[in-house]
Amino acid sequence: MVQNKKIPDSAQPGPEKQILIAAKEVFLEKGFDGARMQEIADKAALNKALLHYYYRSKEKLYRVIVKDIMDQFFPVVFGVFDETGSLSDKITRFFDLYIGFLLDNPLVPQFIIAEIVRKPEMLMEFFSGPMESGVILQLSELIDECVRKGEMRPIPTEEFLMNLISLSVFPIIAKPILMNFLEKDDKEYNELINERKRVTADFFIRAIK
Amino acid sequence: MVQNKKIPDSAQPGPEKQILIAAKEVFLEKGFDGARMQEIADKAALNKALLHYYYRSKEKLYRVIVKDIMDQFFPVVFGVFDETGSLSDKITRFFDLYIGFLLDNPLVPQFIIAEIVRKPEMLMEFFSGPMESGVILQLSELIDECVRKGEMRPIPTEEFLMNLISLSVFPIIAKPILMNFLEKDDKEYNELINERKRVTADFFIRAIK
DNA sequence: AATATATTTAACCGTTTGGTCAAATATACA
DNA sequence: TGTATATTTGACCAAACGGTTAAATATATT
Repeated sequence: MVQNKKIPDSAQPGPEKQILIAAKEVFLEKGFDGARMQEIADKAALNKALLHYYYRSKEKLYRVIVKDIMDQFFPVVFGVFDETGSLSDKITRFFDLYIGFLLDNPLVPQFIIAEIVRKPEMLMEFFSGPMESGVILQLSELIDECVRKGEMRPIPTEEFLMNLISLSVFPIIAKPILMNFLEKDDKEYNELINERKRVTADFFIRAIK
Repeated sequence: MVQNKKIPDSAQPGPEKQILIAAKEVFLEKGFDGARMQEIADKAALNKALLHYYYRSKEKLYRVIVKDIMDQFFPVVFGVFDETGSLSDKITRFFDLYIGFLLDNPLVPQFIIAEIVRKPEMLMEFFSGPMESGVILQLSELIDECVRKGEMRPIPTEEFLMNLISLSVFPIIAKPILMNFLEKDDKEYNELINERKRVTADFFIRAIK
C-alpha cells in the first residue's frame, strides 16, 4: 500500500489542518514576505519540518491559503441581485450582507489588497475562476431592466459595481487610518460601520435615482 | 569644525538625495518587508554601506520615506472646500483634483494601505500631524450651512467624508483586481478612472440631494 | 510479534539579510 | 603643500531565513 496516511483528507482535524489554520492566521496578518515558517509551526505547536513534509515549500503553502481566502471573499453575496424584490431591496440587502461579512472578516480584504500590490502574479491566477460567473453581464441586464421600468437612471455597469464595492470595502481596509482620522476607538468605529449598512444603502439608492 | 559636510542639506542633489529617491521607489513598490537595502543601493548606484552611513538603519531610512509620502498624501486637496463656489462645484473640483492626484501617484495610496495593515505602529506616528488641520470640523460647518440653505440633506460628516474618500481611492488601490474583473487593459482602466472624475462627482451630488 | 510504512523530531545547511569596520580616497582649510 | 576631516569602499559578520536529512517514533497490517 503506497497511500497509508491515517488522515489523508486535509479537511479533517490533524496536523495538516492545524498547519492550515495557523498558516492562514499568520499569512492574513503578515503577508507572504512578513510571514515566518517558524511562527506558523509555533502557532500550530508542531515541528517546522512538518510544514515542509506536508506542503513542500512556503510558496506552495501560501497558494493553498490564498485559494481558501479567495473562495471566501468572492462571495455568494452577489447572488442577492438574483433574488426577488425591488432594486432598492436588493441594494439594501447587498450592503447589509457584504458589510456584515467584512466586519466579521476584516483581515480578508486587507490581505487581498496588500498582497495584490506586492505579489500580483501569485494572486492573479486565482481570479479567473470565481470571476467568470457572469456577474457583470447579469448586473448589466438588471440595470437595463430597472432603467426601462424607470426605477433608476442609466449608469455604466462598471461605475455601478465599482461604487458598490468601494463604499463597502474601503472603510474596512482603511480602518486604522479612518479610526484615527475620525477620532473613534475600535468599538465606536465598528458601530459606525454597522450603521453604514443602512446609511450607505440609502446613499446609493438616492445616487442612482 | 564639527560639521563639515560638503552637502549637509539632504534636499540638495548628492548621495543623500540619491538614496532618498531610490529608497522611495523601492519602499513604495515592495513595502518595508519586501524592500532590500542592497536593491536601494544598486538603484542609487552607491555602496550599501553608504545607506547606513547616512541613515543608520533600514528602519530609520524607512521613517524618512514614510514622512515624505505622508506629507504628499494628506493633500492640500481638502482645501477645495474652502474655496468659493456652490457645493456642487466644490465636490466636482474635489474629485477632479483628488482622482487626478491618485492617477499620477497610484503607488502612494497602495503603499499606505498595505503598510498600515502590516506595520501600523510605524505609520501611525505620522498621522497626528497632518490630521489636526481641523478638516472634519470645517467640513462639518460646511455641511450644516448647506443643509440650512437647502442645498443638501443632512448627512453625518463621517459618512460624507468616508464616501468621498472611498469612491476616490478604492478604484486606484484595487486596480489590479478591478482591471481583471472588468476585463480592461491598463489604458482602458485609466480612461475609466478619468471619466470617474465627472461621473462620480455626479453620483455623489445626487446622493446628498 | 514482526514488518512495512507513515509520521515526527532535532540537528544541520546554504543563502540572504541588515549591519559593521578598517582602510582608502576625496575634500576643505591652514 | 600638509593635515585634518568628511566620504566611500570592499571585505566581513552574526543572525535569521527557508529548506533538508537521517534517525527516531508511531501506526497499521499480517
